[in-house]
Amino acid sequence: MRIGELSRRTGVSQRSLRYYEEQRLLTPTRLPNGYRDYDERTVTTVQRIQILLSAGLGTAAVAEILPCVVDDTVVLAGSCPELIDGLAQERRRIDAAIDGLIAARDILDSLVGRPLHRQDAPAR
Amino acid sequence: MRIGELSRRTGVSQRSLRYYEEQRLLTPTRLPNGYRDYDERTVTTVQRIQILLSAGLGTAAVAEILPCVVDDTVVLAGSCPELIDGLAQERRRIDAAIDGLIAARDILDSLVGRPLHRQDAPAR
DNA sequence: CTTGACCTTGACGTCAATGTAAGGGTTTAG
DNA sequence: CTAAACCCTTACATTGACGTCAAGGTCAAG
Repeated sequence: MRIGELSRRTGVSQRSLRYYEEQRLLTPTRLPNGYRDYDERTVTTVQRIQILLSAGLGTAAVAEILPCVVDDTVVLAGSCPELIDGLAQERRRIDAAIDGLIAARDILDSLVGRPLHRQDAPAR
Repeated sequence: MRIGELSRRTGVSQRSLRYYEEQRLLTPTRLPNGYRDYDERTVTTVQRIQILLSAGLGTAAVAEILPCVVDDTVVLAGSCPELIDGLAQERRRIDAAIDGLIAARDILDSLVGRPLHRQDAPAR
């Protein structure tokens, strides 16, 4: 599929899709006329990219992670070597971010007089 | 206290503290020589600012919220008028952000072969 | 009186993911 | 032939919360 369709089906702008390619997150083939040609699986990949980026990972980190994710939800743990502690680090960042968000939400809730729901700890 | 001490005690750079003032988040008095003079409570305020900013709120939103937060964890619900639905909106943003972070964390976990802990829903 | 730590304002730089615009090919349909 | 809808690359603009540097006052200690 070409970039327009991929953009429509993922809700991601063409600009971003080209940017992802520049950052080596996507590597579409080219049609004879130079147009980018994406395969079906790219739709899923793009969604994953969005999730990871919105989680605060940089494109570099995502670029390292993506090749380890095969097919749908398949795990490919051991195959990627010392990448793993990088992942653990990102995981800690995310947990910290979640804690921060919960703290902020609590502040907002206290302003509205909502009771502070204290049952969802960081969940490690 | 002057800006240097506040910076040390909060871990926030002097640059940021001045920026907060420019954005009307802080309004220190001035000493005769022009130096900024912060009172003790500002330490707590700055910490709250950090939490709210890191939660993705803009300085404008924080500026609206701060005057409603008195003392330690005091609630001042009704006094701030139509601000409340703005807060609800921010709250939804935060919930969505948390969900996104959890999704990202799940991806990371699946890479390490960790089981997906599915017990902490958005928690509304 | 001078050094050094502290403070001031002002202004430009940064970073990351995108927007946007310019200038130009290609292909389909009328 | 031509309009319309695609696609291409290049490159500059944007946003927000800062970093950083410049040029300069203030003040306590030696």
